[in-house]
Parts: sequence; structure tokens; C-alpha cells
Amino acid sequence: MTGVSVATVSRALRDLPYVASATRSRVLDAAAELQYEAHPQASRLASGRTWTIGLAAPQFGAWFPSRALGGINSVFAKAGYDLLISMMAAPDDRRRFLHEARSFCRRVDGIVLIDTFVSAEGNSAGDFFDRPVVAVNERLEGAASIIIDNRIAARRAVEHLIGLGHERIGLVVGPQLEDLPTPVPEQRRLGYEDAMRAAGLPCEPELAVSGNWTAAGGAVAARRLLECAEPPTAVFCMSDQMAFGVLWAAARRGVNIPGDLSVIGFDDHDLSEAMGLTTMRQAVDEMGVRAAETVMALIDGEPVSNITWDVPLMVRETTQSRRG
Amino acid sequence: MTGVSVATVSRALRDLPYVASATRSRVLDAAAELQYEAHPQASRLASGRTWTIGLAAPQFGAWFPSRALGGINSVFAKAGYDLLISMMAAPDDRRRFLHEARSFCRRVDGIVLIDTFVSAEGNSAGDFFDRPVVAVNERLEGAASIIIDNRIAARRAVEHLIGLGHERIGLVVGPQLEDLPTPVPEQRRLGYEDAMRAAGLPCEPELAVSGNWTAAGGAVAARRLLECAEPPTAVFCMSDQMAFGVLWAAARRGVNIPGDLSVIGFDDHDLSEAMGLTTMRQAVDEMGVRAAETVMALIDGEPVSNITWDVPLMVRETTQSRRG
DNA sequence: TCCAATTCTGTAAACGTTTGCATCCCTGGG
DNA sequence: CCCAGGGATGCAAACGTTTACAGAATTGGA
Repeated sequence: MTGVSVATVSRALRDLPYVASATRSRVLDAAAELQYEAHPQASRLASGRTWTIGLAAPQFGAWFPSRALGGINSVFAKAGYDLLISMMAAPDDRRRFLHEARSFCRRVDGIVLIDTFVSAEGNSAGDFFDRPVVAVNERLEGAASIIIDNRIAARRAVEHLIGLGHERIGLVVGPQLEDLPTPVPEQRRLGYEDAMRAAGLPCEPELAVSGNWTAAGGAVAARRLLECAEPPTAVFCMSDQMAFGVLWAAARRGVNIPGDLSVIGFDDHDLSEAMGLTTMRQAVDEMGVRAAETVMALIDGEPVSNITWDVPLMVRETTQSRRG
Repeated sequence: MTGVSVATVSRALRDLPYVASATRSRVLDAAAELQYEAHPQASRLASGRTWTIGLAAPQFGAWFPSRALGGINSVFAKAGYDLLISMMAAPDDRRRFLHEARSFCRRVDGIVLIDTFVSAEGNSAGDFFDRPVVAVNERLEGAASIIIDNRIAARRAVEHLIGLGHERIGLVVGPQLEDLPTPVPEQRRLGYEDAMRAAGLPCEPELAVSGNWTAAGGAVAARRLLECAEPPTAVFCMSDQMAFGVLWAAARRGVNIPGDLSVIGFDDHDLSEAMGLTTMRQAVDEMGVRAAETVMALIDGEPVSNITWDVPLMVRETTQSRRG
């Protein structure tokens, strides 16, 4: 239609140098008119670039990954990358995923790992992947990473309660999941203990109860705590979901919040603002955006970087200074 | 390595007929040893099959799509399909998506639409897509669909309350979103009115308040309802999230649930069981599984089908018969 | 005016499969 | 013993780009 060769068309459409501007605009016009666009598979085969980023995470139903997906997707959509997702819902899926990692790598230019804890299975990203990798919520040798400091954030949460005058402070813990060897619960517990010890307060074992990472578990935990001989005046929950359970159980028993019990969570879940829950904010979508930008930078040859994201305290209505 | 031609290898690896079983096993062994696998881009170019399914939805952060993603992904992972996602977070993304639909189609074998309401922009799936399409939560000409009957489900929810003796029944409505022309709120409202009318009860305008589809909005709505001259003894919320807000606001005001106020929601959100919320269950993951299976069936040439999914009533602890 | 450097364009060889067609081999029936 | 027919294999042409290389056209300076 333009009387020009395919090579020139290819160059014109991709903004490569060495094509006369008159030629370029003729090609562009023709392409627009014909709605022509390079066949993706063919172009991928010839160039070796897939223009696809692989995203691996445990169930996207979970709060963290599904939120992160939003941020990540917006960046890639703008940059022209497709997003290929691989979900590890079942307990053994992490091993399956790593087993198929070579195959996965062939169809992507870069990889974003969310909450996958690949480091439990090997030492370095290079053991599994031959593509640039960025890991969210995990340090992984050979990969860029975006994490938060769970220990310090937890410590700051508890310090907030201590600063309000609380001394008996309950801890609702999320258990270590069998199939997900995350250091998160341990780190958050250490942060709790750091704060308590620094304030000269004892860490009573009876004040640390499991909330199973769920709202239902949080409710059970709250009941346990409220039935203590000497119940706590404040509670730090390792997740907002568990905090919701605590709030709910307390409300149903007529325990006034924050009058009788201050509650602080961790995450800043979608519902937290509505519930007025004081919490530590994990800015998941921002972390997702940054992860996406980082993997694109790695693809462009920039060096590996490690980022620690800030976790601000969001003071709302479920914490107040101790009575009396 | 096996002394056999590439054509035979290709046939052996794909389980095609006309390859001797001895040859096949030699090829399979060699492939296993070399960790050989067909280059995806090359195979896609040659065969025209992309082995990819496109999934479009508004923000995956939302409850419905992120849950559906789980079911969908599990099916495709097993069947060997990749999943390519396209998210429509911003208000204008639906138009953008449809504008790029031709390009999207070239990289997928089939399409799953969740909550996209494409039908607002055109009459038929064929207007935009030249691939098999299954629409979730929407009827679309030329596409298979998986929907629920919002009107009947809402009616059954309200009938449950009426059956418990309630007569003043509040309605917490989700507003019609500007950029998402869904018939959902209208249908659920009609279901409410159907039930009320059938029982000879009036539909008081002051008992229908907006909850903005959020927990925070639900809390506001609850306050409005409780401040009525003659407050309702029961409330039907168009979503569980809004019901959470109602529950929360009621608990903070000392309104006993279900003693003073029965609450029923719609969705069966993850947190609903923990909260003991009576609700209408949308089995999202099952709908996702079915959507995935349906698109695969369409690809295999089976005819378009329309499925209406059942929405069972989950009776839990937030509804009880009217006092006195 | 001529030459070198530079910009522009075309040719053709990849890229790594799939698949139509031809060929060869083997088996069994006449 | 021959031949038909079908199973098994190989050959080579797609698939639709990208890109190294070569050649043509243009420019600027001597």
C-alpha cells in the first residue's frame, strides 16, 4: 500500500532510527487506516522479547496480592506489557511452580514474586529463574526486593499503645502456616517483645493468643483475652482481619472500644478506615507499582536494588489513652 | 539425539496419532533428559493457537473479581492455558479496553468477562471480539453467560425476614455507579419490592437509604435508619460489605443484633461467616470455575450456553424472629 | 566536481515450531 | 508372490515478524 518494504514498515512502526520522516508518516497513516498491528506471536518469536511479565503469588483472593495486582497492572498496562499470572493456592504449588520455572521464564521478560517465599527452597533467584526477578515481601539473593521491616513496624504499633499508658497489652498472633515459611509472624512478635522490654513491661504468655489470621480466629482470641483473670487494656493484632474479629467480639460482649479496650491492627485493610481501626499501614498498591517499575528497570539492565517500604501508623478511633 | 526428524518429535510430544509407540517413548525420554519443551512463541506462531485465555474485569482488588480469579485460574492451570489479565480500574477503561479489543483477541484463544458490562457499549460480543466469550454477571448476545437472578435472590432475602415476622424492613442500597452501568442495584431493589408487595407491606421511601457499596456507607445508612421516627426491625443490605457497616454501627450504639435488629446481606463475603452474618450466597469461585470450563468448551466448538447460578440463603446469627 | 560520510531502504536469513504431502515400510489377503 | 492399504516417518513450506548486511540516495566539504 505504501510501496515500501516490510523491513521499513517494521522500523517505522517501532520508532527506530534511519527512516525518513515522510516515509514514517506514510506508513503510520496506512497502519492506522488498515488497523494494522504487528502479530504478537511472530514478533515475539523473531525478537526474543515476550513483552510479558510473570506474576506469581499465593491465592489472589487474599488481601495483599489482590491489592498489589492493581498497582502492578496499572504500570504494565501503560508500558505495554502483558501480565501473565501464576497462582499458588494449594500447599504444594510453590514446589510445582519452581519445578516449572524454566518453562515459565521462557514466556516472560521478567518476574514479580509476591509472598512466594521462594527463598525457602533455594539460595538464589538464579537457582530457578534466568530472568530478572523482583520479590515483594521477601529478601532473595540475586533478585531485587521490596519489603517492609515487620519487626520495627510491630514495635512501633506496640509503642503507640504504651505511649497511651497501656501496660497489659495483648497480642493476637497469626500462626506460622505450614506451607508458607514466612518470617512475618516471628518478626512481628519480636517487635512486640522489643517494645515491651524497652518499656520494662513483662511479656505474659497468657496475653499472646492465636487468631489464625482470620476474623473468626480474632473473635475467638478476643474472648480468650477478655476471660483472663486480669484482662489486657489494649491489644495488638498481627493483621487487620484478626482485629476485625476482636472488634466484633468485644462489641457483642458489651466491651467498649476504645474505652475498655484499645485495638491496633496491621495492614490497613480496605475496611479498616470504615471501622475506624487504628493500624499500621502497608501501602500495598504503592509497593506493587514500585515492584512493577523495578522489574522494568531490571529488564533495561539496571542493577538489583533493595527497598524497604515505610509503614506509617494510622491513628484512628480504636485506640485511646488508658483509663484512670 | 534420537535420530528422528523434527516433525516426528513434534507429533510425539503432542500425542498425535501416526507415531510408533517405540519412537514415541524414545522421544519422550530424550525430551525429559534434555528438559526440552517446545518454544511457546514459535509454536503459537505456527499453530495459531495461543493457549492463553484473556480475563477482563474492573479492579481485581474488589471482592467479586479477585475471588473469581481463584476459581478460574485453577481450571486453566490444569488445562495448560496461560491467563492474560486486563483490568479496567479507571472509569474510562471499559472504552479503552473495547477499543483495543481486536489487539487483545489476537493474543488469546478465548475471553472471560467479569462485571465488565460490555453490553452497555454494543449489542453483541461479535461487535468487539472475534473469539469465544463468556460473560460473568451479564447477558451478552453472542456470548455464553453465567449470571444470578438478582431480583429473585433479593426477594428471597426479604421473604426470609418477612417469614420471621418483620414488617418494617429497611433497605440499604448500593448506588448505580456512573461508570458501571450495571442493572444489579435496580434488580435487587425490585426483588425487595416484590417481596414487600406480595406480603401486603408498604415500601416506605424513608426505609431505603444509600450505603455507597462500602462498609463506611453501611454504617452511615444504619445510623439514618435507627434515627427514623419508627425504626425498622430488620434490614436487607445489597452487599455484605454494607452489612458489616450496619453491624458495626449498631453494635457501637448498643443496638442488639439480632435482638433489636435483624440484618441480612448479599454476597457471602469472606468475613461473613466470622461475623455470623445471614446472607445470600454468591458462590463466586464456583462461578469462576464454571466460566473457565465454559470458555474451554466454546473453544472446542460447543455451542453458547446461558447459566443462571443458584443463590442459596445462608441463615446465620444476625436474623431472628421479631420480638413480642 | 568528486568523494566520503551518512541517512535511508531493500534483501534475505533467521526465529522454532506445525502441518500438508510424499515416501517408505510393513502387513495381510487374494 | 504380488499388491493394496494403512501406519510411520521425513521433507519442506508455511507462520509473520526482526535484523544483519548490502546497496542506493543524499548531503556536505574540499
